[in-house]
Amino acid sequence: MRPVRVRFAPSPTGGLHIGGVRTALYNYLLARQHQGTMILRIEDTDQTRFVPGAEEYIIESLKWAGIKIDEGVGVGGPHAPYRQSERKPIYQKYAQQLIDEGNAYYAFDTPEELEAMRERLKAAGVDNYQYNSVTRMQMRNSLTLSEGEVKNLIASGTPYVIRLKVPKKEEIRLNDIIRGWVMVYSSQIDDKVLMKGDGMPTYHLANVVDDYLMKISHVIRGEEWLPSAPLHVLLYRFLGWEQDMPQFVHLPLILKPDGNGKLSKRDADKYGFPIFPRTWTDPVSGTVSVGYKDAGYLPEALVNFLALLGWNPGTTQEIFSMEQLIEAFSFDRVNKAGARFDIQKAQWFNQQYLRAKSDDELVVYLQESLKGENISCDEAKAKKIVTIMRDRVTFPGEFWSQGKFFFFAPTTFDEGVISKKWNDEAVKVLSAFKDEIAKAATLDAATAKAALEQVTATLGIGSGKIMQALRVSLTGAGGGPDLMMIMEIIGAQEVVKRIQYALQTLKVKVA
RNA sequence: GGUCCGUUCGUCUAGGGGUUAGGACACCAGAUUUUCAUUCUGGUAACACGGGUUCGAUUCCCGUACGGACUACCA
Repeated sequence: MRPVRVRFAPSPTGGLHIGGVRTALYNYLLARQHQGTMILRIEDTDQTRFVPGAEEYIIESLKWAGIKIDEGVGVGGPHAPYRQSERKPIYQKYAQQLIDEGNAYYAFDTPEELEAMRERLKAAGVDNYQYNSVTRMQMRNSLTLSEGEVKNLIASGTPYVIRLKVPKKEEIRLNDIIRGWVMVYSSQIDDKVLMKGDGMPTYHLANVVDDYLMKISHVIRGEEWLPSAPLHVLLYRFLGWEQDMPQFVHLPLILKPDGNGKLSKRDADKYGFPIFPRTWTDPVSGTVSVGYKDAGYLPEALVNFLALLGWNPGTTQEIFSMEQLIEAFSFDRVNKAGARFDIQKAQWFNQQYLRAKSDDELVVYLQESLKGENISCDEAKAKKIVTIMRDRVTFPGEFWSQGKFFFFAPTTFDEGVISKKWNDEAVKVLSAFKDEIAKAATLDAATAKAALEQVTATLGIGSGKIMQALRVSLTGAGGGPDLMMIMEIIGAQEVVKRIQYALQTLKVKVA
């Protein structure tokens, strides 16, 4: 078997779509599994869609996801340059070869003429209004014009494109690793533009030429490319490269949560989840799209989730490290049908990965959040907070967002809890408890518990009846981590202060 | 419209000529917990439809329906 060389070939038109990340991931998994090479090629042949910063963004995003590039833009390699805009002469050469061998031709039709042709065919009730073996004879191209005319047109600077001369009737087959044999009649393929008016190649030509030159063994890309794959096969054939043609792998699409169509940025916005790995700021509109990283997703979790979207190991294992994915991955177990995007599952993975971290690692997350709020917190306290919070969070930022009460006394109290649990008994216990705590020199969970037990016993009130009132007075909420530990963390003084405040503030309501 | 691709619980999926059609997420219930969460236990829930082939089809074949992709001098 030839060496595995795969490429991820995005175009720098904006943020890297999550579907692109999965495509890159599958490429990477195959490469690593076979000690192959992962190549990053930038397909920037459309100058009108070029977005500044997109290339750097893509590189950074892949890096964050743990997808390492062995060769290509940003790292270099034996087949440089890896940016298609810098390979123009190469494509021109092969386009010329195709023309010389009669497999391509010049076309001078203006956009208006092309539009008119389509309208004409549509009006005539023709099913496929294409530039093909039939219609090309009615257009202005080097097949219908004399050699002299063509030369004159080119010499006089008339804009032209180079089109592939697709054979009239031929069966084109390709063996896709996921889908098996796919067959299409050449009559269904139109004479695709290979070289555009600006001298740049289109995707079709550039892609085939580069894949051949870069000795790509597997073309792994989204299913949206399947319809044009036969065209690419034709190109390999015409260029004389059919023996070296890469294997095709067309991945199922990632669908919108409702299943109607492929996932787009629009849907992500609509459902409120990120679409890009990292936060992306559109340089033109200035629109900021928060990415997975900043939304609190761990790269390992996102990768794991993405890997399972369309692929399964055939076992019940769900959690996979990158190493394990490399080991277990196989296109045999990639589904044919598209997979709907389910952010809830992504969250579950994130929770799993977050929990697998040590307390010390989690402390770092908490400290980061606190730093952003300009709050300082000693390590011992941070560690205690993290320890009692760790089983309740899905995102690192939640240590702070759900634990603000560790740093600030509540100013409002949960209405539901107040109306149900704030009563005379609670007030009695809380004031006695507060006095008891005020006497204590130091407060830890055990002494807090002992004090509470003593107070409730003395007053003859079941502790269960007042726990929530105590909690709400300390944190403002009806739920949360272990109360005794909370008291230990915030300290005796703070406990007293907070209970006092609650008793005062809530007095009115009871009365 | 045309071409191509697809279709198992709500979602991701396993399976495969005879199974109680399995797992995970989500959801619901019970247990534990001072609360919420966690954890544990249990539960609801699927083979798109119609014809074949067959003793038997969810599984194989053919249609139909539905869904998707593509149909640019975009990738």
